[in-house]
Amino acid sequence: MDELGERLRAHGMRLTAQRERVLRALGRLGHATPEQVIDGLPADGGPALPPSTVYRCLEALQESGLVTHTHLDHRAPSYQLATHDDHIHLVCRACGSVSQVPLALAGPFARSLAEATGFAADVTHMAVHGRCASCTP
Amino acid sequence: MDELGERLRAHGMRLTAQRERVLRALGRLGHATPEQVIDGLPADGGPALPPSTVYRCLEALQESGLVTHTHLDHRAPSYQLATHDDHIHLVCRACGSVSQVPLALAGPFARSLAEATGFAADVTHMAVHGRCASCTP
DNA sequence: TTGAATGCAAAAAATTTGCATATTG
DNA sequence: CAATATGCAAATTTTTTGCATTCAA
Repeated sequence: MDELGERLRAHGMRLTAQRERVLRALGRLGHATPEQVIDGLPADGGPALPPSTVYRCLEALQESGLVTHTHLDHRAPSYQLATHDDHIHLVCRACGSVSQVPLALAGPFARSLAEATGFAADVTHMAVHGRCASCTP
Repeated sequence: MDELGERLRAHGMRLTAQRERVLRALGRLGHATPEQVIDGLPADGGPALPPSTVYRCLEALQESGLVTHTHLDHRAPSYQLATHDDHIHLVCRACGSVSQVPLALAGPFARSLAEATGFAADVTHMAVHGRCASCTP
């Protein structure tokens, strides 16, 4: 259960209360931009964290592999728990909703990329924009 | 040839020298963030444009369908000519190179998304991150 | 002529940095 | 105890806004 600490220490980092809180916030939010994390943090009853700490936490967590990010938003990256990283994000351009489909759906695509060009795709990191079913005319 | 003007006017917009220059800059650059456009513009011999103009030009061009954007960068969007929009971008995490593969490669993937969830994917907008062949160990 | 677009300057957002202090291992 | 993180304030960087002026149609 203390895999968190392990993971961080393996990268010469330390487990701090703030990093745990950021992690939990991501758990609650699913995926969130740095701003959304900053705003969403106090929901756990704790005090707000300064932006610099949140930015640094996210970077540290990502570096140690506990967190990943995608680009749901057109600007800021959206972070999520690495453990939630088993699906692909579909972002609807019309209603803004973000849905998810199993990673497996992209398997053949990733394979054809590898065959065609030797590129090893991280399909997890990929956000697919378009129109969701309910927004399709 | 004056399809540019047409396109813009169809959206109640006008064809200006600045918009043409931004368009040409994108032609030269392939794909570029707003900052890169700002920096790259004077290469045509003309004067620099203020950031506000560049941002507004990009938005207008995008709205009229002449330009699209993807997320090659982890922050700012990268704009490109809509006419160059016939391929998928592969971004190498290691060396930063951006390569392109034919849209067709994503056809089956898009179809399976549509079947599975009714989501109409704009594969064009999609940037795939990972490791290119020369950076794969 | 007239509404749309530009240029400039200033404001607002978003992200990063420096450094003294607090904390983890 | 030593090294890493935090908190805070300030500096950057990026993007947006207001408005008088210019320009396309």
